[in-house]
Amino acid sequence: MPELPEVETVRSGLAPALTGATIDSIEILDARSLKRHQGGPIDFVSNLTGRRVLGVVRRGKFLWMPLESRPGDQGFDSGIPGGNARPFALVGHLGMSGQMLLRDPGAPDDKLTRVVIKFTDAAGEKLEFRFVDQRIFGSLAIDVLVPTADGKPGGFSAGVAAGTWWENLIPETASHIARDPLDPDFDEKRILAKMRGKNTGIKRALLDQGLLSGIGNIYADETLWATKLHYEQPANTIGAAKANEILASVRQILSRAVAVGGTSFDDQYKNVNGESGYFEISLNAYGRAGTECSRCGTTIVREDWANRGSHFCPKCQRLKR
DNA sequence: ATGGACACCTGTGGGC
DNA sequence: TGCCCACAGGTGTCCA
Repeated sequence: MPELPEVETVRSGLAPALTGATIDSIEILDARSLKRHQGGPIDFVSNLTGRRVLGVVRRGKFLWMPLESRPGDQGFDSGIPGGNARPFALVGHLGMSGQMLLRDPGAPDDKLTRVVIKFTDAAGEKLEFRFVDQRIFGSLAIDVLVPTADGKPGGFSAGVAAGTWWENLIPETASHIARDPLDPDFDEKRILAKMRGKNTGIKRALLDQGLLSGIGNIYADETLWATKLHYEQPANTIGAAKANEILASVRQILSRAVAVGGTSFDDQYKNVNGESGYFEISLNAYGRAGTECSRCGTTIVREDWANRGSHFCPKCQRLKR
């Protein structure tokens, strides 16, 4: 579910509370939420307990918290021979329905909580991090940090990472994820050229997290509506000017959505305080099947596409050539 | 390289 | 009220 704006809303909520916080204890209520952790639940708990979080970083829809090393680290069960001499991070992905809530100790239970991590923050206050996930497509895992391919920062952390040893590192399991369009090191020319060389539909290209990250079904449909493109328009028929327009549009839509805390159309997306975002009122295509296109009045359509749905205006967004 | 199908899951809302 | 089906912000892998 959550795409870049929702994940960034979560990141910016977690960062001030968890930077410098120490993990006191962990409760695993459903081990399926740790399926991407290689060592299993016991390894997860023993390697995190007592550990201090150094920051909260995001690239695309992936979040991670670099962790302080400590003397005698034996490493988690990462398969690295001779134990782990490399730094690591707690990596989270929200999947389709994940939430990361921050609660006061003893706050009423949140339904569908899968993992609880109890912290003492940098000011000495106790707080609970609750990983809530209806569908369990999201996950928490410990992963090693590796250098980024371009030697530039691993992801966005509001400048917190600048000058740290972990600034230019990224979790190995997220290292195939491309930079997102809001990343200052996003290589605009290269990515647009690559996109325009693809022999595939433009929507598939926009959703390709290895090409550019952070865009999911909502923001892909919104971008295509804004740029009047049909979702199956071949990427390699799109001219340079149009490609620039797509990128400008993506950036505008994503940053507007970030500014209002993301899109919440049901209970599946909340910020760290359990509050909804307000971008739904700005949607023009996604979830609007059966209503009038706000540009031309034609009825918005939803079509089955790639095991999900595509929402578009059949008049404004015609397949060309 | 591309895309389709499928696996991983639970919950909700609409239609009858 | 209940039952069944459609549908849901994602990712990864396997196979043509």
